[in-house]
Amino acid sequence: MVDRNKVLYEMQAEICYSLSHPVRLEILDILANTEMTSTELLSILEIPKANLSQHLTVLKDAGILKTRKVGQFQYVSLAIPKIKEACSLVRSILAERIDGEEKRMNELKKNLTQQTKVQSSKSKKKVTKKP
Amino acid sequence: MVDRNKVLYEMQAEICYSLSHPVRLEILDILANTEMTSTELLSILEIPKANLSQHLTVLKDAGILKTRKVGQFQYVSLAIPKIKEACSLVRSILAERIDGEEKRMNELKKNLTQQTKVQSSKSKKKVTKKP
DNA sequence: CTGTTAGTTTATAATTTTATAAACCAGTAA
DNA sequence: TTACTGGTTTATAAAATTATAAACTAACAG
Repeated sequence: MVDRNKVLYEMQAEICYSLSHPVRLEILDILANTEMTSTELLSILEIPKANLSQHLTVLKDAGILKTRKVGQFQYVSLAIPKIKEACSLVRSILAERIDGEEKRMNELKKNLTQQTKVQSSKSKKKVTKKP
Repeated sequence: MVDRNKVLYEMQAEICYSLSHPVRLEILDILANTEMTSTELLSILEIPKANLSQHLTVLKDAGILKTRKVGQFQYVSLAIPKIKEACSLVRSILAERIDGEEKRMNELKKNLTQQTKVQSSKSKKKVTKKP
C-alpha cells in the first residue's frame, strides 16, 4: 500500500503547479470563453514574448491549454474547460477568507473606536512627551 | 482595468502552489478526515522530519492547514475542508485524461494487431537483413 | 528574392524550492 | 537536575523557475 499513488500525486501536482503562477492564472482567465492568438495575449499581458512562450509551454505540458496554428498565428484555448471550475473553487476559498478577514478587521476597528472613546475621556490628563 | 486583479491572482497562485508537490498532496489526503500528529505523519510519509516541517510550513502559510499544540505534540488538520473538493476536481480531470489515454491506447493496440496480421501474411516474402 | 511578423529556442543570471544534516528549543519524565 | 521526545531553525548544496535578451525558424507580403 506504500507508494501506491505516488505517480498520481505527481500528475496532480503537475496540474496544480501549472496553476501556481499569477500570469498563468490570468491567461486562463482571459481564455475562459475565447480562443485567442498569442499576440493578442501578449498585448493584454504586457510581458516579453519569450516569457509568454514559457508560460504557455507549462500550461500545454500540463494539458491545460491546446493550440492550433493557422498561417503564422497560433490560436490558444482551454483544453480542459473543467479547469475553470477548479479555479473558481480556489477563488471562492479566497473570497471566504477575505470575508472573514474583513469581519475580523471590523471587530478590531469597533474595539479600537471604543478604546479611543475611553482613552479620550481619560486623556484629559496631559501626556508629557520627552523633549 | 489593467492590473486590477494582480493581488488576487497572486493569492490564488499561492494556494495552487501549496498544492503543487506530491508530498503535500499526500499530506492533505491523509488529513482528509482526521487530525494527526506530525510524528504520525512522519511515520506514514517516511521523509526527514525537517522536510516535513518545511512542507507543513508551506501549507500553513497558504492557510490550508492549521495546527494546535498539546504538550509536546502538534496536531495538524485541514483549515479549509473545501480544499478537498478542489483536489477531487483536479483528480477527476486526471481520471478523464487517463480514461482517454486508455481508449487511445486500445485503438492503437487494435490497429497494431490488425497490422500484425497483415504483416504476417505479407511477411512470407523473406526480409533480407544487412549482414 | 527581401523584409516583416509570429513565435520558439537558447543562453544567462537571479531567485526560489527541495532535500538533507546538524544544531537547537520546548515539554515531559525520571 | 538529566535525559528524552517532538518539532523547528539554520546551513548548505542541488535542482528548478523565472525573467530577459538575443538568435533563430516559419509563414506571409511585397
